Amino acid sequence: MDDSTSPARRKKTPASRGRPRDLDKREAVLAAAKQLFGIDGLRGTSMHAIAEAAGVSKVTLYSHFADKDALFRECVACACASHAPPEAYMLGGDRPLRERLTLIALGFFDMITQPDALALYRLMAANPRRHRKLSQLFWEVGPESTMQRFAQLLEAATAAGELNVPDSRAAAAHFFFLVKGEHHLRLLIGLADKVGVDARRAQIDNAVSMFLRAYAPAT
Amino acid sequence: MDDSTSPARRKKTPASRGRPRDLDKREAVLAAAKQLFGIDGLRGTSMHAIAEAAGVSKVTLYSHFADKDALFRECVACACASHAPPEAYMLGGDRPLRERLTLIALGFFDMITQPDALALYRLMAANPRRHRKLSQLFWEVGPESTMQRFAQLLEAATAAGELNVPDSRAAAAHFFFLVKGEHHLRLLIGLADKVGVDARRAQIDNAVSMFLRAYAPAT
DNA sequence: GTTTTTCTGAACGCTACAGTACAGTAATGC
DNA sequence: GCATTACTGTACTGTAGCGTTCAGAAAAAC
Repeated sequence: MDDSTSPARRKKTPASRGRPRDLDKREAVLAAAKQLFGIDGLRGTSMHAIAEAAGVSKVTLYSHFADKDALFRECVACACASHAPPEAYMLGGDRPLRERLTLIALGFFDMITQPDALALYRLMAANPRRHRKLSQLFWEVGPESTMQRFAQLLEAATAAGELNVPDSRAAAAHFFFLVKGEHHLRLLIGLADKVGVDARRAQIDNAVSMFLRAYAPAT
Repeated sequence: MDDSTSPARRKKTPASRGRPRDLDKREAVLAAAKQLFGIDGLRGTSMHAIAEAAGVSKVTLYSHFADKDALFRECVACACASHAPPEAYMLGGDRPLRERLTLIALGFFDMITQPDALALYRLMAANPRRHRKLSQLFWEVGPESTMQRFAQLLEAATAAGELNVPDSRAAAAHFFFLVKGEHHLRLLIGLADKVGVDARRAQIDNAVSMFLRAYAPAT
């Protein structure tokens, strides 16, 4: 009946005559909504506030998005896409293994502790039943793809004799959950606003060291 | 002005003449609120629904709790207390170390994957700014106390030569974040409803094995 | 110019909900 | 018995918010 994931279409004619639709306004709405949803959640954010923050009238907002839920879904999908793991940080070149792992860990940690990444995480946790497809999308584009990519790296390192990883998928999970660690949880529940550089470095060094000790090749 | 954490007092006389207050009703309200808040969150649950679920009139509800926020705080504090780590699962007796760690891991994993524990987790993540004192309480009574207790165990094991743990606090964090693993995250965001017995066992065995390899005493 | 479409701003209908008021009833102490 | 306090059910006030409607202005194609 209503394709709710795509923007609401007023007419069948996508674009022919008359004043063209201003896509910048659509982006402005999306940006404002992402920010406000991230702060106060789905229920805590009003459509009026979003329209105002975007500098757009409420009618325009509803011309681009069918309803609040559609806008929310679009926001989450968009946030998921923008937080996909970059290709770059997997290809560590030919540096020593410890350094490559540390770089990956730092990049990952900084990514997941960005305010909007935390907001996305909170949104995913907030309404588990309502938006199962979004959870699916988040999982695939985020944790799953990151871990699979990293697992390949581990297999390569094992083949090269740098590591001894029997189950690369499990080891990848170990790595990222170690790196996330308690600082991410403290940020998530609002116990801290930011992580000090020393604490960040300590947690990551600890995680990498522990990982290397567990998966060191048999001497 | 208003001591919002304690139940609202209508008169200065706590209890003297007239009909005594029914504390069972207070408990019923608390139980219903804990459940409903856990499902739909603070904003998604109406006071009417809570009163109805508790089999209590709305006026009675408001005679026990000053307002919605006070009730919510009481719920979270109560949930925190009821999910404190049990004393029992730390004292593994004189079984082999791997078995003791596995028992602790199983107990911990089952605790944090209970529906109401997940609900509490979601509530803590949902409103990070609003209830910082609750986050503090949650952290102290939950993760912090669990990790400290476990760190003592690790120190004892290190002293006994069973392990080689340089930083017991960090190692404790490693252990519990490994055990939480991806299944907890999948439950949290609603990707799965329950964890299969095999998957649960596999994740925990993997985590314990990895932990033991990393912190094995130097041979 | 005219036509068509999109924008704005303010107003509206409607629903949900927090919290209160009131009249009546039940349980206790005196 | 009486006074006092706690409970129930219903009805109410006020507010917030979703989504729509309307008149009019602005931007494009013709």
